[in-house]
Amino acid sequence: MSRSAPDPSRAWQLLVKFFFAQREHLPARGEAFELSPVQCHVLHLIEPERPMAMGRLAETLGCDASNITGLVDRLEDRGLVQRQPSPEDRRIKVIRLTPTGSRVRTQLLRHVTSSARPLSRLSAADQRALIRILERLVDEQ
Amino acid sequence: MSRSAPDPSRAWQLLVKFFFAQREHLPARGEAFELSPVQCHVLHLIEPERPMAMGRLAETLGCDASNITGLVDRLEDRGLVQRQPSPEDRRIKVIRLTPTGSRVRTQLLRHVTSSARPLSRLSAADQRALIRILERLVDEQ
DNA sequence: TATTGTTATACTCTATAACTATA
DNA sequence: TATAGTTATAGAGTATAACAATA
Repeated sequence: MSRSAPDPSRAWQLLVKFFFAQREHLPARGEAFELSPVQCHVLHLIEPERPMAMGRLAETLGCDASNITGLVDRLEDRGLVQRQPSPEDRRIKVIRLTPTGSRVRTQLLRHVTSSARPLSRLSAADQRALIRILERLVDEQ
Repeated sequence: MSRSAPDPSRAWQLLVKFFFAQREHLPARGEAFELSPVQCHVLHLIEPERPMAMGRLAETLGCDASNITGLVDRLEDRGLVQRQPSPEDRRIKVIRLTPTGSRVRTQLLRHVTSSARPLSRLSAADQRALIRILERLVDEQ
């Protein structure tokens, strides 16, 4: 194994390649639930009993706020989430999972486990290392 | 550190979360080049002097073949790639980088390096570990 | 007949800009 | 004035289905 300085761009390229290559198997596609990748991601992000303001959602998704309106519209039409005006600041609307949304979220997370085959092929040590590194990356920003 | 069996779905969740969280910084967005994420990915995938059939591109991107037509149309309109009918099988068209496309690809890869800051924050050992694990994942499918 | 790529269609995601309601 | 969310608009990505050219 090389001990020379690692190349961060190499990791980026691999991450992008892996992510795109796995999209078809990626539970985030949520084909079984007829949900788009972004819709799945939103369902991951909003935990039951922990509603999120629409603006916060835009920040987290890294997209313009105007997109959230349609995104939430579609999720609301399907009965997965609900808009609630914030009592403190009536400009703000928070998004809350409905009981159905909460149930679908649980199924989705369960589905992830059964579809994570390529990751399961890693050794236990590698899986632990990957999780540790990713946790560091996700928390650190 | 826990020694219990690692949870592959945890790694998936983290990967998805990380990927979405980083999209705004992700060079794959290629804002500097006015390229969409998928267009950037195609430019990564097609190496200079190694043209790729449209069908192969659809497979690699994991999308329906009908999308490739428009995708390649837009790249062709911008002078980044060229369609060439295959001499052996005239149903097949291969996509080749133009000199401009090749140049943009190089700039894009260079841009990756300078934007990979969140990954640079990892220790050298973690970076090496991440690259090793990802290489295993990408090759293993 | 089967395969490669295209076209037509419809929907989702995305950004920008102008707008409304609230602070 | 500034902020949160909406609307209008335009363009890109995506899937399905029907099609043409080629094998």
